[in-house]
Amino acid sequence: MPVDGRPTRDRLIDAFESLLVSSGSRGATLDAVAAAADVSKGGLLYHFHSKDELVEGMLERLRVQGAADVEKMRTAPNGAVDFYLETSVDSGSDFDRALIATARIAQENDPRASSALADLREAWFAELREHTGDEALARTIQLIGDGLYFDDTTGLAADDALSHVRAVLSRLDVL
Amino acid sequence: MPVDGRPTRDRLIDAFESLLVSSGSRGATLDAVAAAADVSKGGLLYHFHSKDELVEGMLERLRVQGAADVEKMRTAPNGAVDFYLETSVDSGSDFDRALIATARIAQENDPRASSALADLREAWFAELREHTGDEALARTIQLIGDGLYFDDTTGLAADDALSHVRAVLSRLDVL
DNA sequence: GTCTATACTTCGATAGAC
DNA sequence: GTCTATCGAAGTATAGAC
Repeated sequence: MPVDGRPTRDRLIDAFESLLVSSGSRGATLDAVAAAADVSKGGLLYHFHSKDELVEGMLERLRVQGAADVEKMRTAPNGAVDFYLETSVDSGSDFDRALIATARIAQENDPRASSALADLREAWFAELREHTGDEALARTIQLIGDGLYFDDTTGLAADDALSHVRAVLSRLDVL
Repeated sequence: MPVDGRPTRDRLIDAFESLLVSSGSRGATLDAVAAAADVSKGGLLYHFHSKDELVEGMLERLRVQGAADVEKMRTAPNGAVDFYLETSVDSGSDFDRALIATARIAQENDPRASSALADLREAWFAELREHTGDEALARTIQLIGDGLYFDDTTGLAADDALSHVRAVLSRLDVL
């Protein structure tokens, strides 16, 4: 581990995630990941013996980040709903990047990635349901969050989307 | 063109889309496409000189399908909103497949695919706005549709999602 | 219009030096 | 812990027979 900056292992996962987000899984080759992390391919494969292990490492980190996010949501000063919507817009945080990257892997039909995402979504939904006391409303808010997310990751985001959502939800006495 | 069934060119695009949906763009290789369409790789490359041309062909077909969909939305018996939500859930139609496949390509940072999707979304939004007479509401409904879509394509769909959305929208006097 | 054969490139992974 | 060298498999694309 270098004295400056993050450990190589983390830099590799960072690079992997960034490439997945920016170029999709087709662009996230071991060569590209190693280059982006300023390590040789051999160096990469010392830390992760295969591409599969690299995915595994990313998912492990996501679970830790996810647990922290759910905790923050539970105790958010402006309430869980507001926190959820706010963080559904890609802010460029490490957690956002990890989430988008994982969605890319999930779309390649990887059950581990799908299940990691499903677990997180279940936790979010539980919070939304508890804070709204309304299953249908909680489900709808979650869908809106998913939509915000999808738009962001496909380059289709409308910048006034979030304020419009707030306006509509306030009509439902949610915000 | 064989007397039975679709022309080879269409069968190739069909196969390309199906592979994109089921395995992502990593699985949609020329080999796999050719095999799925029951054609040799050479046969494929007679119709499409490169993978890029195959994408081009898919997008061309999507634009035609998209124009038809917008027209159907405009004249839908139960209204544009209902039609939009109903068709946001993957029904397995050809158009759904084309849409999901195109989203996969857009995520690989392909501006042609992104712009084709953006055009379609703009048309949908225009219809939603006209039929609701409310920009914020139209935007929110579009986000819900995006969310339904995203969940379907990531294997995260909740089967009661659509009925919950209907319940909430009826509180807003939309449905 | 479709096939086989083949050239070239890139990918994932191993081996072994330092 | 990191590097270079190398291998086999798979990817895109071309050439030419049928």
